[in-house]
Amino acid sequence: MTCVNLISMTANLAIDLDRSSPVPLYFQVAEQIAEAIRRGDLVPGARLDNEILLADKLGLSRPTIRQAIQYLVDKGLLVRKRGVGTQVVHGQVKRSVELTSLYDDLRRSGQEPATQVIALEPRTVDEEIAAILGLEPGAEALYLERLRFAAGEPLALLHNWLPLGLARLGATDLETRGLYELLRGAGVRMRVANQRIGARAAGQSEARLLGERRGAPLLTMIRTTYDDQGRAVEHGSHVYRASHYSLEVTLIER
Amino acid sequence: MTCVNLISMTANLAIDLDRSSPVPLYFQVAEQIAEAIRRGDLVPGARLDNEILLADKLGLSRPTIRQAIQYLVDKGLLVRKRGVGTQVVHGQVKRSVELTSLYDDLRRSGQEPATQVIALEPRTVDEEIAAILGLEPGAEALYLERLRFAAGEPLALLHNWLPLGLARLGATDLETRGLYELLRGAGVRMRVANQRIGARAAGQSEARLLGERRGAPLLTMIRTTYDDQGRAVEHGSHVYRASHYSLEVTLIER
DNA sequence: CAGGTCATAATGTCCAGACAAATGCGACGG
DNA sequence: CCGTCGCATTTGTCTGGACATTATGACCTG
Repeated sequence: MTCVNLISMTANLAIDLDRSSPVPLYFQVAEQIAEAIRRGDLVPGARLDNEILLADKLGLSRPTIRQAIQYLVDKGLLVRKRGVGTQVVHGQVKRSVELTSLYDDLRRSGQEPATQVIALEPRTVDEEIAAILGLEPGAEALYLERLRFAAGEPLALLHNWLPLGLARLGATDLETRGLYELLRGAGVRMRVANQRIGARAAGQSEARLLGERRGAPLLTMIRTTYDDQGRAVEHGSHVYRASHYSLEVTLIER
Repeated sequence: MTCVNLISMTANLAIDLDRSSPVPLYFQVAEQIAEAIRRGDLVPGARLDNEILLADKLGLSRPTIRQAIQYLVDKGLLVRKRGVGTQVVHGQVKRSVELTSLYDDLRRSGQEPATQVIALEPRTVDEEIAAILGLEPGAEALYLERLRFAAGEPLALLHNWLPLGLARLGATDLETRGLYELLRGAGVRMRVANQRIGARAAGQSEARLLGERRGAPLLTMIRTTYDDQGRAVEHGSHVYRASHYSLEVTLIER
C-alpha cells in the first residue's frame, strides 16, 4: 500500500494505491482524484502535476495515469490542454448523464417516493411494442402500470413493457424499490436509453389519478432502454405533473 | 498508403491507412469501421476479428487498435466482451448524444427552418443570469430573442443570454443559420450542456406569438452550455409548441 | 447422459519508452 | 516598444510486449 501526495504546491492531496485489490489501478487513481474535487481539495482551475511526474510519484506508468485522467475528462471533471496541462474544470458542472429512474432521482433529492402498482401482468403486445422490444407480433410481455407519489402527492403515471423472463418482479418489490434498481439487482446491465420528451394536456382519467384538472400540462417521456448487447430490456411511456416535476439532462460532447 | 480487409469471413470490409495524414491512425480506423456499420457492411451482431489479429493485419500495434475500438464503444456502436470478442451492437441504436441546436435538428429532419429575430442587444443581466454566466452583477450580456418557424408554422420562442465579445452575431446571420453553428464557426468549443426540461401552460403573449390558445401545453427547456474550459458560453430559456415538437435524448452509460 | 474440469481464446490491465505537436513564455532583434 | 523566433514544457500518438481475468466449449469422469 502506497500513499503519495499529488500536488506539490499544496501538498494536501494524497492517493492510496492497493496493488492487491482487484480494482484497477487507473480506477483507484481516478476515483480519488474525483473525490478530491468533490471535497474541494482540488478547486476549479487547479492544475494537476504533469503526467510524467504523477506517474513517477505514484510508481505507475504514464499510460496508466493517462487512463485515469482520460476517465475523468470523459466524465467532464477535468480538462486537458496540450502544452499547458490538466486542470479541474471551471464552473460547477453537474454529474454526468446517468441511467436513472424517477425513483432514484427522488430518493437522491431527499424526497420520499411511494408507489402504487395498478397493473402487473403478462399481456399480448401490439405491433408497435413488439417491434420496439424485438418480439414476434402476438407474443406476450410483462405490462406494468404504476402511480408514483412524492411527499404524499401524486406525481407521475408510469406505463412499462418488459420482456418476459428478464427478472422476477413482484408487486411488493415494486412498491418499495425502483424498477431500475430491481433490474440491476437481477443482473440486467442497462447501457443505452433513447428518450423522447414532450408535453400534452391531461385527459380526464389521467387528471383524476394525478390530482390535476383536465387540460393541465403534463410532461411526457417515452423511453426504451437497451442492455450492453443492444437488446431492448424496457420500454416505458410516462406522464408527469409538469407543475411538480422537470427532467434534468447533462450532455457531454467528446 | 495501405489497404487491408478487416473481416476474414466476408472479406468485404477494407480499411485504408494514410500514415502521412495528420489524422491519427486510431481515428482513421474508427471512422472507417463506423462507416462500414452505417453502410451495412457490418451488420448488427457481426464479430470483428480479435484485436491482435486486427493489429497485425493493419500493421498497427494493439493499443492503437484498442483506442479505435474504444472510441466506437463509447459512441455506442460496438460492444466488447472479455473472453468473447467485439461485436456490432444489436438493434438500431440512434446516434450518440450531441450538442445540437433546434435549427440543426430541424434541418437534419428535412424541414425548412426560418427565424425571426425579435431582440438582439446588450442588456444588463439580473442576479440569476449573472451567476449562471459567471459575470459580475450589473454587468452586460447579449440578449437574444427569436421566433423559430418550421414549414411556415411558428414552433418555438427562444430566449438566450451570451457573454459579450464571444462572437460577432448579426441579425442577418441569425435569420439564416443556427446559433450553435455560428458559435462553432467563431471558434467556440462547446463541450457540456445542462438542460432542464419541463412543461407549462401557455400565457397570453406566448400563445399569440406561437399561434396557440392560452393554456395550451408548452414544452420548456432551460439550457446552459459550457466550453471545454467550463466557462458558460450560452444560457437559453426556450418554449416549444408541444403539439409540434418533442425532444429526443440518448443516454449512454459507461 | 449429466456434470464438472480444463484448455483456449479473447479482452482488460499495466509497463517502458519514443517521437510529434501545440502552447506559452522569454530572449532577441528590428 | 513591439513583434518574431526559438526553446522548454506538456499532452497526443504510437510501439511492443507481458500477465491477469473471464467466457466459451470440448473433454473427461461418474
